Amino acid sequence: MTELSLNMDEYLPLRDVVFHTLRRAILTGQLKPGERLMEIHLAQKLGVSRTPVREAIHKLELEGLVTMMPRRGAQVAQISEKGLKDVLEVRRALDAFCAELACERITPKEEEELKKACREFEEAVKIGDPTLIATKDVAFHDIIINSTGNERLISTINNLAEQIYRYRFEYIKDASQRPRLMEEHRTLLDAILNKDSARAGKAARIHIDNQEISILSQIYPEG
Amino acid sequence: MTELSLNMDEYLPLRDVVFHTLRRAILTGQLKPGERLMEIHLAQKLGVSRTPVREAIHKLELEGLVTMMPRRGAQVAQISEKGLKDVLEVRRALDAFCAELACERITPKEEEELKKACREFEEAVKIGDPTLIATKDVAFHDIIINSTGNERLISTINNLAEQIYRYRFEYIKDASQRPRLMEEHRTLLDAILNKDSARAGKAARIHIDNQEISILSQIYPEG
DNA sequence: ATTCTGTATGTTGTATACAATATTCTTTAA
DNA sequence: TTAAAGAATATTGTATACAACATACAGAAT
Repeated sequence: MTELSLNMDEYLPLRDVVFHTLRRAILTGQLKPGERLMEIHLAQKLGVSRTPVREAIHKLELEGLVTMMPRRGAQVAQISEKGLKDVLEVRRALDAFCAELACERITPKEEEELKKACREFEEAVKIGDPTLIATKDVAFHDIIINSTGNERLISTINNLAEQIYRYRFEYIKDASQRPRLMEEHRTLLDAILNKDSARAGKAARIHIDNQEISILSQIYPEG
Repeated sequence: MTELSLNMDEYLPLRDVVFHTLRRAILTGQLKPGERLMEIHLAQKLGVSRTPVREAIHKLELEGLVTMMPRRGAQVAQISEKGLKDVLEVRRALDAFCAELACERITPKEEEELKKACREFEEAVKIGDPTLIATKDVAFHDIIINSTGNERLISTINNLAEQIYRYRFEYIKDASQRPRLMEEHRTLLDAILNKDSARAGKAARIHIDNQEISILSQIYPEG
């Protein structure tokens, strides 16, 4: 009966296709902060009607990637220095919390995955490709976050991460930061493997602290 | 020139009117978990077209109050025991964080407001009206949360609070819990006024712990 | 030159129409 | 009686039309 079970769940509403397209464009910087998003133009460009474009833009607004003024349309969200600090402050608290929970809840299988992810991150650093480094960095942290088993926590952190993705990538491109990044990952890995939640939490906090300093100094050199 | 400055910013898109209407209906239990939300019916009931109803439903989905299946419509979100625990786990961490931050950042003016809110909560308990108690309870916590000055933190916590609003109200109606609630508020107030962040954080955590125990035992009496 | 006003244009907000898919009910066959 | 199939209905997804408002620009009055 299920020999040829081609997946019938592959349907994606157009609004979601548009949403993912625009989201990627924003996160990769193709659409720059402050740029206006006009429904008709985007609809024509993407070959759909205004309706799915509207719905996608609204979704992006609720995710915080787009800001809207009633009757004046939408634009790619600008993040202020204060906004960035606010996001990072919440992330620091939640990342530390994740690290502490991970000490209690991580499974042996996930421990192996985490070790592997740590190794692969270091290899990526050796290779030196920023995109690869960013990918492996995300993978490492995702294992920790997912090991908490708390879906609400996971989605909350992912939303925060999305807010600063654009700026974080600049941070990763700065090669001088990478040895420190590696060191911090190792400390965090070691603390989690030893179920030392105090040290794990502290390591996670320091990790974000350094990110914050670096990102802020790049975006707001005077501040 | 500004003698007669009638407010021109009063315009609210219909989608937001519908959104607030539906949101309130869900939070107050008029629309019950699992109930289907059908665009045409709601549109007719509210005297608008499908478009603003659709947009309002999508907004509710992103806020987590509604779940959608593509091409099958939306229904009021059901929260599972796991989902409730997950929300409360994140809230506990963030509420504790807020309490700690409040110790550092609360202004003298906010301190007075907090004292007043604490008193008013106790008066509400004496009067015994659940709705009033709930309102004063929210007001007390809002002062603490707002005193952090971190907008992202504020909106994140408010979203979490919204998820459990329906169940929390049942908790407040349980009169046997109220003396404990008052005691916990006093402890939290005292810790913040004395800038004792460790104690404030601990008090916030205990506060949520008790909520969790009480809410869970009411919704899932066997669990 | 500057400010105000009116008009033309562009954009969003809402309503509606049509298409595609889900659901329900009836009918038919075993 | 039950199960399956098919038609009828309901509902969502998308496109388009129209109205309301915002913006930009040109011209007139000061």
